[in-house]
Amino acid sequence: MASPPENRPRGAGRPRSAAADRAILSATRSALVELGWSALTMSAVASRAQVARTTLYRRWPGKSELVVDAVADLFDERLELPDRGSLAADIEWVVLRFAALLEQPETKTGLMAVLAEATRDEALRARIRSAIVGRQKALVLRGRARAQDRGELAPDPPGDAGARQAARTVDLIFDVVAGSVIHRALVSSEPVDEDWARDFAALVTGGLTGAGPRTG
Amino acid sequence: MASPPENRPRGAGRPRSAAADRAILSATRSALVELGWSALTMSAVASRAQVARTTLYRRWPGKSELVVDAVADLFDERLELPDRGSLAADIEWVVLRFAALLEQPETKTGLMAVLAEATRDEALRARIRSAIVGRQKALVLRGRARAQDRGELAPDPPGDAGARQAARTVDLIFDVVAGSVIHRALVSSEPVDEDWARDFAALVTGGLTGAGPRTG
Amino acid sequence: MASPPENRPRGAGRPRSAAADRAILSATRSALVELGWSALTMSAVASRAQVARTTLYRRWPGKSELVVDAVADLFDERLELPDRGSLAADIEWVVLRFAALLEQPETKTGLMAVLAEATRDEALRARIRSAIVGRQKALVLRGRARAQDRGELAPDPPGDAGARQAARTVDLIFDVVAGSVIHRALVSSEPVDEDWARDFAALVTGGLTGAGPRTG
Amino acid sequence: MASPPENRPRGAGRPRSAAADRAILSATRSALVELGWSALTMSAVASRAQVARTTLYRRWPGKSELVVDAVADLFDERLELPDRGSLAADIEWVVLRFAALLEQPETKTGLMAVLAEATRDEALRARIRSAIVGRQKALVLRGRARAQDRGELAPDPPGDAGARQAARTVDLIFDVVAGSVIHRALVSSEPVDEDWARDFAALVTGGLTGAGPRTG
DNA sequence: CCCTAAGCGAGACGGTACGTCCCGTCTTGCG
DNA sequence: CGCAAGACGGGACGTACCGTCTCGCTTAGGG
Repeated sequence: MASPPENRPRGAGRPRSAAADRAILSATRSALVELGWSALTMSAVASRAQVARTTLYRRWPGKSELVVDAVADLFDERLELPDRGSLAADIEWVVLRFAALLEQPETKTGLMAVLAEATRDEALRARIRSAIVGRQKALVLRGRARAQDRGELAPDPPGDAGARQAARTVDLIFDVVAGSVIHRALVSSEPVDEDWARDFAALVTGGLTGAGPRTG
Repeated sequence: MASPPENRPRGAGRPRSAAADRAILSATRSALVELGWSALTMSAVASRAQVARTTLYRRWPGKSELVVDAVADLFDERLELPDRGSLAADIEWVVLRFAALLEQPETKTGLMAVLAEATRDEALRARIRSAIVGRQKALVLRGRARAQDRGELAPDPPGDAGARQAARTVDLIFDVVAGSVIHRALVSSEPVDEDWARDFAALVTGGLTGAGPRTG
Repeated sequence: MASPPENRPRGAGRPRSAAADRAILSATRSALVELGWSALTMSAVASRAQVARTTLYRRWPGKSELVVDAVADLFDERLELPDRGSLAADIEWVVLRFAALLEQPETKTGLMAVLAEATRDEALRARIRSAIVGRQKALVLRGRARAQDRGELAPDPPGDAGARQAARTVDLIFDVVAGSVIHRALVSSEPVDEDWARDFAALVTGGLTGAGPRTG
Repeated sequence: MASPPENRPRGAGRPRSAAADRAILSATRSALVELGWSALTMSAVASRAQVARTTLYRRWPGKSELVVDAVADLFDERLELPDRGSLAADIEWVVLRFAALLEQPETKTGLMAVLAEATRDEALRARIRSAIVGRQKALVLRGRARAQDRGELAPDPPGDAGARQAARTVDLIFDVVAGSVIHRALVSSEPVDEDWARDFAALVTGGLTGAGPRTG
C-alpha cells in the first residue's frame, strides 16, 4: 500500500486522518488523468480531495512524490500468475496484463511523468523501483521457476556462480519484457494486442530455450 | 537539422538571426543537463543564449517544442552500422552505441522528459517519432538485411504477406532493442555494459534464428 | 497585576497553572522586544514560555489582548511623585521618568503596537486606557494639587463649574505631557534628555502660571 | 508626491504605468479604512486597484512601505497658514487643521499603524519623517516668524548660538503640538474641538511669550 | 482512595496571506 | 520588421501562522 512514510514518533498529538490519505491519493489519480502531469497542481488535488493544501505538504514533500505514491497503488493490484501451461503462454499473459495496465490513462501518464522526473533524482528513482517496478520482478521469478519445473528451462546450476547467473538472467528478462511493452505502448504508440504479445513471447522463449545467455 | 518551421512570408523587414537559433538550441541543451526538465525555464535559456525572452517565443510556441528540437539534434549523429561479422555482434554494437547516447545526461534527461510530455499530446508524439525515434529504425532494417545476406536469417517471403510479416518483425525488434536498453539504463539504473549487451544479443539472436515469430 | 479574567466556574477539574501565566507574560515581553509586534507569533511565545500553544488560547483570545496584558505590567511600577520643590521641577521629573520607560524597548514597541491596533477597536482602546494610560493621570492630579498648595497655581474655583474646569485642565496637561514625550521619543527619534525636559517644563509652567486656559 | 523611488536606469523596456501607481495608492487608502491595518492584504489592494499582485511587489517591498506612501499623500494637501492675526489664533488654526486630518479614518489608522511598525525599523521611521512628519515642521517655522514680525515673540538672537536655540525651540513646539493633538485624538479618544484648541493654544502661547525656554 | 472534570503537551486540520518565480503577452526605443 | 529590455495580468509554488480540533496523559479536588 502506498502512503507517506510512517516513521513518526507516534503517541503525542492528534493522529493523521487515514481517510484523508485515501482521498488524496484517489484525487491525485483522477486529476492526473484529466489534467496531465504539467497541469496537475497541488491545489487541484487538494480541492478534489476536500482537503487543505497544507495537508498535502504535511505528508508529501512535493508533486513528484505524491504522484509516485498515487500511481504505485495501481501496480499493487493482483500480481497472480495463473499457470497457462507453457512458458510462451505465461509470457503472453504477463505482457497483455501489463499492457492493459498501461492502457489506463492514469497509469500511462503517471508512470512516464514520474520516470522523467526521476531522471535527475536518484532518490525518486529508488522510490519508484521499490514502490512500482520492483514488485513486478516477482512475476518473472515465478514464471521462470515454473518453466524449470516443466522442463522448458534448465534448472539453475548449484553454487554461488549459479545464483549470480540466475539473477542476471532474471534482470535481463525483466528489462526486456517491461521495456519492450512500454516502448511499444508509449513510444511507438502501437497497440499491444494478442498478435504482438504472441510474436514477442515467441521471440523471448526462443532466445531462452534455444541458446540462452552464455555464461560470462 | 532541427529548427523552427520556416513557413513565414519572407521578404520584408529584418531577417531572423541564424546565429541566435544555434545559440538557443545549444543553450537549451546545456541548461537541460544542469537544471533538468522541470527547472528549465525560458528565462534560463534566454539568458544563456544571450537573447531576449521574446526571441524564443517568436520561434517556438513553448518549452516542449523547443526541447524536442534541441534534443533531436543529438540523435542526428552518425547512424552508420559497421559490419561486425555476425548478427549477434551487430546487435551488441547497436546496443552499446545507443547506451552511450543515453549515458550523456542531456540525452537522458531530454528524451525522458519529452516522452513524458508526449504522453498526453499525440502531435508531440508524432514529432518525436519523426525527429528522434523513427530514424533509428533504419538501423534495424540494415542489420536484418545483412543477416539475411549472411544466411543467418531466412529471406523475406515474397508478396504482400511477406512484406507485412517483415514489417511486423522489424517493429518488434525495434521495440525490444530500444525498450530494453532504455529500461535497463533509465529505470533499473543498471549499466548497459558489454556483458549485458552480450547477454541481450544472445537472447534476441536465439529468438530470431531459433523459432522466430510464427506467422500470424 | 495583569492576567486573564477569572470568571470561570471553579471547583472541578485541574486548576490552571499560575506559573504558566507568569511564564507566558514574561515570554511575551521578551519576544516582543526581540521580534517586534508583527513578527511576534503565538507559537514564538508558547515555545519561549515552554507551554503549549493551546494553553495560550485557553487564557487569551488573541495576540492583541495578550500583549496588552503583558505590557500593562510594565506600567504598574512605582508611580510615586517625590516633591521636587516646584512645579517645573516636578514636571521635569515626570517627563524624565516617562521617557525612561519609553527607552525600554519592550515598552516602546508594545505601547505603539497596541495603540495602533486599538485605532480600530474601541474595546481595546478602553482596556488600554484603564490598564495603562489612565493610571498615569493620577500623577498629574497630585502634581497639580501640590502646586496649588505651594501657591504656584490658583486654587480650583468652588462649585460644579470649577470642578469641570479643573478636569478640563488636567486632561489638557495630561495629553500635552504624554503626547509630547511620546512624539519626541517615538516619532522625532530624538532623545528626551534633561535639556529637553527643562525646556518643556518651562514652556508648560509658563503657560499654566502665566495665562492659563481661559474659561470657555 | 508619494511614489516608489524612481532611481531606475530608464530607457530600456516598457515604462511603468503611472495610472497603476495612482490606482494602487488610492486603493490602499480605501482598503485601509475599510479593513484596518491587520486585515489589509496585498491581494485586497491589488484587486481593488485592478492590478496584478506582482505589480505591487515590483514597486514596493511590502505592506508597510506601501501604506506609508499611500498615507503620505494625505499629508501633502494644502499646508498654507493663513494669517489669523495672532500667535494664539494661528496655533488654534493649525491644531484644528491637523485634527481634521486625524478625523479621517484613513489617516488615523494609517498613521498609527505605520508608526507602530516603525518602532523597530529606523529606515521606515526615516521614511515617515521625510514623507509625512517633516513637512509639517514648515508650518511651525512660518508661524513663529510671523509672530516675531508681529512682536509677539522676541527675534532670534544673532550668531550660531541663536540659530541653535531657535532650532531647539522649533523642535520643541513641533513635538508639543503634534504630540498633544495625536494623543488627545487617538489615545484619549476625546474630540479635538474649538474649546480644546483654544485651551491648548492659550497654554502654549503663555509658555512662549511668558517665560519661554531658558537658554541651556 | 478512587473518580472525574479540567488542564495540558503535542500535533493534525482547514484556512489565508505571504513573497517568489515563471508564464506568455504587451509596450517601449533603437537599429 | 528584428531585437533587447522590462512591465503587465495571471497563477502555482512552498512556507508560516492562524485558531480549532482531537488525542492521551496528568493532576487536583470531592465523594
